[in-house]
Amino acid sequence: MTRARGREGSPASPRGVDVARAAGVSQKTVSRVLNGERYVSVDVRRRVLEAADRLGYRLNNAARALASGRSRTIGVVALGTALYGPASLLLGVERAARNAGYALSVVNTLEGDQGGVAGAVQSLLERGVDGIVVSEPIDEDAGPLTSEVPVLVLGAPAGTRTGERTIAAGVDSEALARAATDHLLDLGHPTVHHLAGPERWFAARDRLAGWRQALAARGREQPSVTEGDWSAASGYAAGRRLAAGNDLTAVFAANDDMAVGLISALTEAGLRVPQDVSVVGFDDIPLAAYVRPPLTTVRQPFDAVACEGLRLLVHAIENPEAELPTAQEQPVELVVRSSTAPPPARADSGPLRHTVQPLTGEAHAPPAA
Amino acid sequence: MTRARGREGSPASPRGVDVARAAGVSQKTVSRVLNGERYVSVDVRRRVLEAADRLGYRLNNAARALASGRSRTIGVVALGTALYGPASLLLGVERAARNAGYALSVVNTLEGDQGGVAGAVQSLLERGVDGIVVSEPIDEDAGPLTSEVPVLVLGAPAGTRTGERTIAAGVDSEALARAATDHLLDLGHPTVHHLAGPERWFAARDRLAGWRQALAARGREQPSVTEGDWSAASGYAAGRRLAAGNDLTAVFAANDDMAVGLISALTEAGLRVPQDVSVVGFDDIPLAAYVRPPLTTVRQPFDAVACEGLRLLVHAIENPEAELPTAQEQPVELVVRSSTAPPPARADSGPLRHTVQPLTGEAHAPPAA
DNA sequence: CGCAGTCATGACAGCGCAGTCACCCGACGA
DNA sequence: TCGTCGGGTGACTGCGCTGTCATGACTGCG
Repeated sequence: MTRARGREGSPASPRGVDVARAAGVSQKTVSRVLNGERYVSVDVRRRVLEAADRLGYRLNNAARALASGRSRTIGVVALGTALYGPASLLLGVERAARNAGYALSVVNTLEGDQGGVAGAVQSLLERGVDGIVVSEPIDEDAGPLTSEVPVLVLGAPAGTRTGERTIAAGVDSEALARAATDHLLDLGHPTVHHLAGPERWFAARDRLAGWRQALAARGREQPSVTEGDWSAASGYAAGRRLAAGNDLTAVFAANDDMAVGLISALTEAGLRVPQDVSVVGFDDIPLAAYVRPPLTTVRQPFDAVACEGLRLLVHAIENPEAELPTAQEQPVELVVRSSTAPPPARADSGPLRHTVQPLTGEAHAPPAA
Repeated sequence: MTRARGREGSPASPRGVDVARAAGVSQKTVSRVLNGERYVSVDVRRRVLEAADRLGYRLNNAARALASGRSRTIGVVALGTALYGPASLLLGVERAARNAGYALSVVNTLEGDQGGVAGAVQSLLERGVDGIVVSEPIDEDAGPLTSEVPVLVLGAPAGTRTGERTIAAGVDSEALARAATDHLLDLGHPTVHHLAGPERWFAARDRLAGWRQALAARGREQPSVTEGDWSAASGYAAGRRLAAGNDLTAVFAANDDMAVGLISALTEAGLRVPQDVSVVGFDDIPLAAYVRPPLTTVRQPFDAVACEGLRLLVHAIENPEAELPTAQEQPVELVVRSSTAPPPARADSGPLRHTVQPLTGEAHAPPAA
């Protein structure tokens, strides 16, 4: 193989030795400077940097990875979805990785894909990644997530996972779901319906469990669960079904998109939100404050989860022998807007009787922009 | 450097030579088989694949990239945003890249970042990417996008860009904006206000231009433009300002999020949508059909744009000497839902007088799930 | 003054693959 | 019969970097 990259005529890009020659040092010293190693005199360092700059030198990462056995790249297995939650997590991961000096290699696994997560992990390992992030895992991922590099699972119940080099980070979704349900019960609703996410998702199961716990804690009836697919369309479909029942006063939806679809269907069916039916969402998407009525929801600290998780992953990468740390759970927040209110007065319901709450929250604050 | 990756005890992962020995061939032949080269007998091919499988062999991409000068990786420069449009584009790019056998390396440039796009491109080149995708470029990116690898610019006006190895792909945003504006004019609105995106974005400028063209074509007055930042919050703020005016009957918002915020503010100000004011959005986000009222908007074929663009990029990568192809523009669609209607009857407006349109579109179709 | 310890640098090897070229073999035409 | 040609294979080399080790120069201390 001759050294003739670039198109004919244009000189090949300079290598470490070229810089070394230009600076009057050895190639190894160039390497030292570029890696910020100790024991390089300030003078030499200056000359090397100057020469590198002058020649337009760019480090060759393939060579570096081959020689060092580390690629300074983190692989991400994401679901192929533009949903706000996963997208935000990905964003946070990228930022945290870049700050830590790692590049990101992303593979999406459309649900029901060929190899699924295992295949994606394989291809990342082939790519030589130093660590792997699995975002919002679903069921089949749980299996043999064997990997010679550390794995960070985002959005799984913290501390649950198998796999010897696995770290989990996420929020306590169960507690959040309990908080959302309790909010509705506190308002006086006799019980709360649940519009769940797909059962294969850990996130969906956690929220379901939290909802059950909250109802069980007060000895309330647990209405049958409707399952959606996170989309507003599925929320709309569920809303049509729920509106047909006659005991509906409160619904906890497993994410905001479904909540919006749900409200759309309820409104169409002549039910007013929140006067007739209260709805709580989950995620606090940016639109939540601006739909009508502004959505009461649970805010997830996606960015904090991603940062914290990645910090741990990088630690595990750079200290292979150390104990695997455990993620601390991130604080969360119930954002009360206007889609929840006490139930309508009825013979069998509580004594509370309110008019509709005025709008509150961001919808009224002057936007930052 | 001794060959002792993996943790002590565990054997190092097998290399090409190990497979070669196991199959009784040379390392070069293993390489041939794995690269699908010609001139390998079926018997040898079978033996090699079998041995590779048995040993759990995994190709080392760093070595491959170093030896071949190609990394089979495409770098993506994205904006650090969870907005639906950019996120969808990224999704499409990933899928197309994977189908073409390329991995993806993603770098986000938060707006107003240190090096901005140029810095991101540098770090990707360092990474040895074979091609670069710049998604939804903003102003400063336009400059010296010099790169020794081909560059695909997504969301820029097709065919506009400088840079000798640059390909552009996208939709004809101006035409779309014209269509949206014409829709409102056709309904009888005397003129249409525009809620624009940040001026630094090409996408925002195109939409603004299309809006101007549509008004100019009919000799209509061009109301002053309000600029938002794509967020619902900024749309809400704009809505408060617009509601204070008294000639408002129609608004074209540069994206759906802003449209939702806008509607929220108008509603709060006592203006009904669409009876008093019509609103058109842009993007057709999944929620558009489920907000109240369902949003009339312009659907962007993000996936098609990403696929087509990536196809061209891969072509340019694999045929370095060939002419740079031009992207064909993708078909688009105006989705009429319920946020638009003829203007309210007034002395100075047209003869049309409708009641609110019934809901139409997806909001009524049974969801697929 | 001599020796250990630290700082600063270079020589050299080798990471695991793909490129190049040489080679062998059988088929086929002269 | 021999030369030629293309299929099929292997030996060797080098991609550009980092790890290891060797080597000086200089410092401080007994």
